[in-house]
Amino acid sequence: MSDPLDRPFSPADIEHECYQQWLDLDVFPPHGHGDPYCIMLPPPNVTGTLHMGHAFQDTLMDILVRTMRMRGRRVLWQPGTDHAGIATQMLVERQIAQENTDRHSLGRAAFLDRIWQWQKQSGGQITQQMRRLGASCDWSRERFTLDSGLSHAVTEVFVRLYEQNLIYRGKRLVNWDPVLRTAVSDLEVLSEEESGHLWHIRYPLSDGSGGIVVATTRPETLLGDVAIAVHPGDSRYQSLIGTTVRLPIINQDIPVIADEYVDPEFGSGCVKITPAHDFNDYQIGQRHHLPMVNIFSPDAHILAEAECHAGTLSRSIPEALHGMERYVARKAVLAMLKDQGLLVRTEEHRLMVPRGDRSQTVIEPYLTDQWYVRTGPLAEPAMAAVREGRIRFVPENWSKTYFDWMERIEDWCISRQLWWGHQIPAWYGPDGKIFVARHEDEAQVQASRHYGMPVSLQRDPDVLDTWFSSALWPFTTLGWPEKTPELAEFYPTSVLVTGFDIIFFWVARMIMMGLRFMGEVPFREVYVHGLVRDSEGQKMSKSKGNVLDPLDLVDGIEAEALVQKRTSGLMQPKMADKIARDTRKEFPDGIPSFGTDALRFGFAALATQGRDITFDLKRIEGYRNFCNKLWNAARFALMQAAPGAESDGEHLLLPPERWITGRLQACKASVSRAIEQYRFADAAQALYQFFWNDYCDWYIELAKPVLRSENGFSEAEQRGTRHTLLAILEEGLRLLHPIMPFITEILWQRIAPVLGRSGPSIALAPYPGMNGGVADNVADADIEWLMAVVKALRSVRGEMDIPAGRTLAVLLQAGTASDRERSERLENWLFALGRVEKLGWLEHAVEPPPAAMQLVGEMRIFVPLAGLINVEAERARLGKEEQRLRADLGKIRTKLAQESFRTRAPAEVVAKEEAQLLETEQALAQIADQQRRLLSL
RNA sequence: AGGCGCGUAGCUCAGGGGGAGAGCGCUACCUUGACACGGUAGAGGUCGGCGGUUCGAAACCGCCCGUGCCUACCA
Repeated sequence: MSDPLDRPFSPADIEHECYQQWLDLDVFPPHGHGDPYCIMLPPPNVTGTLHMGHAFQDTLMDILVRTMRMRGRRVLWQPGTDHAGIATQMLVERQIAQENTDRHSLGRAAFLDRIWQWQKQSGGQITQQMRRLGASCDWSRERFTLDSGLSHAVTEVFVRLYEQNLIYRGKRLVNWDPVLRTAVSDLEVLSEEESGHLWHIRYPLSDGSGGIVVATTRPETLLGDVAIAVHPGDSRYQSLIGTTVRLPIINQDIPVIADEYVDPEFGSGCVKITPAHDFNDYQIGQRHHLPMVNIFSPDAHILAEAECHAGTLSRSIPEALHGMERYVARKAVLAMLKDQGLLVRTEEHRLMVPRGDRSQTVIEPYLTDQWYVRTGPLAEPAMAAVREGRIRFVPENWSKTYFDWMERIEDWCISRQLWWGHQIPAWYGPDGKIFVARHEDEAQVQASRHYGMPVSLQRDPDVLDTWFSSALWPFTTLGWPEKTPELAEFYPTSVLVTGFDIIFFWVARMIMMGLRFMGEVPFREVYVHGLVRDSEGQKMSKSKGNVLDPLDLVDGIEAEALVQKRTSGLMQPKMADKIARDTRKEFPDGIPSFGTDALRFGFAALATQGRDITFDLKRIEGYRNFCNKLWNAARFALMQAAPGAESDGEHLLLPPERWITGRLQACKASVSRAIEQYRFADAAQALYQFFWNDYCDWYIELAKPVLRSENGFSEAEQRGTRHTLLAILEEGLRLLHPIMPFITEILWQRIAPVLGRSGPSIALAPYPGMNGGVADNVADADIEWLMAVVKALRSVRGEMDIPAGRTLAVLLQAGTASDRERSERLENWLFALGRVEKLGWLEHAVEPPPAAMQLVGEMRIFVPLAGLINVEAERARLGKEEQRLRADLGKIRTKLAQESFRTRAPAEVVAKEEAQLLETEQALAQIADQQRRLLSL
C-alpha cells in the first residue's frame, strides 16, 4: 500500500485543480484533424446566474462534446452570453432609481455606460459557474452578443434584410408593456386566467328609439370604440345593421356593422369594436375600413385628445378622465355609465389576462410604429429544411410543434423601445424618409443623393429584440460576415441542445436566418430535452421559492443559508415566510455536498425522453455514493498492483477475467449506442450497472481468491488478474469520463501509468472502441453458473439465518457432466464467494442427509442441517417456492393446451414453453422430495 | 377549443407483442482486509379503466377517466 487514496472520496479537494489542469493543457480548443464537431452554447443572459436548467443542459452538451473529443473529432463547443435587453435594462434602471434618478435624466450615453460598467463587474458570473460544472467550452472563443464583431454582423443582417424587402417599418397593433414602455413580441406575453368582470353596457340608438347592450371586460376602452358589430345572420339585430348608435360618454354616433367574427351566442351578441386596443377588433377594423382611435399614452394613461389613425374622426375625451391611469379610468367610466343609467348589469367573469413575462404588468394592445421582419419568405425554406430531413428533431415528435408554429407564423416585431441593445441602423430625414445603412456616413450619402443636398438626419432611437442577435448566433460567433476558417469548418454545427420552451423563440429563428445568410442549415440535429422541475413536479422559480442552485448541490449548503438565499430579493416579500417554512421542512439539515460528478451523473440519469424531469435529491445522493464506490474500487485495484510491473510478464486470463472483459464490451456498446441516440439515461444506467454490479459486486470478489497466495494460482494467472483489475477499470474510466470528468481524471492519472499507458489527461485519451475482447461464451456460461450457485447458497444463508462468518459444507447431486466439471474447475471461487469449506457429490440414488435444498438447473444443492438449519423456515420457504412454481406450471399448461398457440406461435416460442414446462415439473418433483424428507424429521 | 405528453412497486422513473425492471425507501442479518456514502438476503405491482386486433397485450388500435404542458381564444 504505497499510496492509499483518501476515503471517502472527497470531490471538493480535486475539482478546482483538475479543471485548472485542463485549462493549462489547452484541452478544450479544437484539436487534431478529425471531422469537425460543433455545438453552440445557447447563450445565457450575461447578467444571469446558473440555474438547474442551465446545469442540466450544459451537462448534456459537455457529455457529447467530451465523447466526440475523445473519439478524435475536431471539437468546438462555442460559448458566450447574450445581452438580455429588457432584463438587463430593467435591472440597471432599478439600481439608478435608488439614486433618485432615471435613464432620461442621465441620458442615453451615460445610461449605457452604467450598464456596461455593471455588465463588466457582475456579468459573466454564469460562465464562471459553468466552469465549476466542468464544462469544456473553448473559452478562448467566448462571445457576447454586443461585442463589436457580433454587433457589426447584426447591422449587416439588418441592412441586407431591409434591402431585400424582408424588413419593413409599419404602424401596427403590438403587445405593449406600459411599465417598460416598449413593444414586446407575442412570445414574451404570458396569458393566464384571472377573475374579472363582464360589464353589460347600453348604447342608445341614435334615433332615440331604444338601445342595444354590449358586454365588455374592459369598459374604459369604450372611449376608443368606433363601431358595434353583430353577426350578419343574427335575426335580432338585422334592422340595426347600417344604422348608428350613440357612444356613451363620448356622445358620438358610431355605426352598427355585421361581421362573421361575432358569436351570437355569447353575451348579448353585440360587440363593441375598438381597433386601437384589441387584436380582434383591429382585424375587424381593417376589414371594414374603420378608423382606429387610440386613447392611451405610452404608460397607459388616458389622453386628452384621442388620436385617430386611418380616418378623419376627431374625438375629445371628457376632462374628468384626462391623465387617469387605465384602471382608475375604468372605475371612473363605470361610475359615469351608472350615473347615466347605462350600466345594465355586472357579472363575475374569468378571463385570460396577458402579462409581460418581465414586468408582470398587463400588456396593452397598442398602436405604434415598429420594425418587422417579413417572415413568410423565410419560413418556407425553414420548414422545407425540416421536412426534407436536413434538420432532424430528437425526439422526432418536436418537429410537429415546430411546424405548428411555422405554419401560422406572423411577422416578427423586432424593435424595442429600449437603449440597451443593437440600435437600429436607420436614419430619418427631415420629412421622415427612412435611410437604412451600415454607418451614419453611408446614410448621409444616401440622403444627400435623395434630397440633392446634405440634410440633418436623426437615428432611430430603438434597439433590436435580443432574439434577433441570438438568431444569428450560429454564424456570427464564427466570424460572419468574414469568411473565416472557423465558419468554413464548423458551420453547419452538429447539434443544437435545447429545451422545447424556446423552439419558437430561438430554434425556428436560427433556422430561418441560417438558411438566409449561410444558405445552409445552422445545425443538423436538434436534441430537445425536458425541463427540470422540483420534487413536486413544479416548475422551479424564484417567486415560488423552490429553486435549487446547482452549485449548492455540488458544494452543499446549510439550511439557514438556503432559506436566506431563497427569501432574499423576492418580488412578493410576503411569500418569504411560507418559503422559509417550506424550505426548512424540506431541507432541515440543508443540503450535503455531493460534488460535480454526482450532479452530472444525476442529470444524465434523469435525461429520459419525457418532457418533465422531476428532480430528486435522493438520486444525486445515490450517485455520490456511486462515486465513492468507484473510488474505493480503484483503491483496491491499485493496492493489488505492483507498481510499474503490471505490463511485463506473461498474463494468463482466467474465466472471471474473460467474463468481465465481455461485460465491459457490452457496456461499451450500450453506452456508445445510447450517446449516439441522445439517450443519456441509458448510458448512465449501463455504466452504473457495469461498475457497481459487474465490476464491484462480482469481479472484484472473483479476483480476491486468485490473489490470495494460499489458493495456488500461478504467477501468470495472478498477474493476469491484477492487470485485468486495472485494465478494465482504466477503460471503464475512459467510457465514464464524459459524464463524470473529475473523478475519472484523478483515478486515471493514478491507474494509467501503472499500465504503462500515459497521457496528459483522460480528456485527450481515446474513447473505448469496440476492438478486441471477443465475446467468450464459455467464460460467460462459467461465471453465470458460478453466480447461480453462489446466489443459491447465499439464499440459504439468508433464509436460515446462518451467520456470514460460518462456512458451509455443501453436497451436490444430480446435475450434468458440465455441472460436475465446473464445480471442480471453479472450486476456488465457489469456496470463496459461497463461504464453502467442503464440497462433495452425492450419487443419484443416495438419500441426502437432512438439509436445505436449492436447485440450479437440474443440479441439487444441499446444505446439510447439522444444527444450522431451521426446519420450519426451510418448510415455509419450500412451500412458497412450490406455490410459485405451481402457478407458473398452470399458466404454461394452459398455454400449451391451446391448439391455436401450437399452430400459430413461432416454433421457438413453443419449444421454449415446452422446455419451461419440463423444468418446472422437475423442480416441483425435487421440491416434493425435499418436503418428504423434511416431514420425516 | 385544438395540439402534444403522461398514468408501471410506497416515492422518482426506465422498458416495451412471448417468464414485470432500476434507484431510493422498507424488513432481516452482517463492522467479512476496497467501500457502512458498504455487503447479503427478502417483502412489495389486477403495468389508470373498458373494449378491439392477436395464438399471445403492460406494450399496438379505439373510447373513457385522471393529470400536466403548449397554442389560440368569446367581447
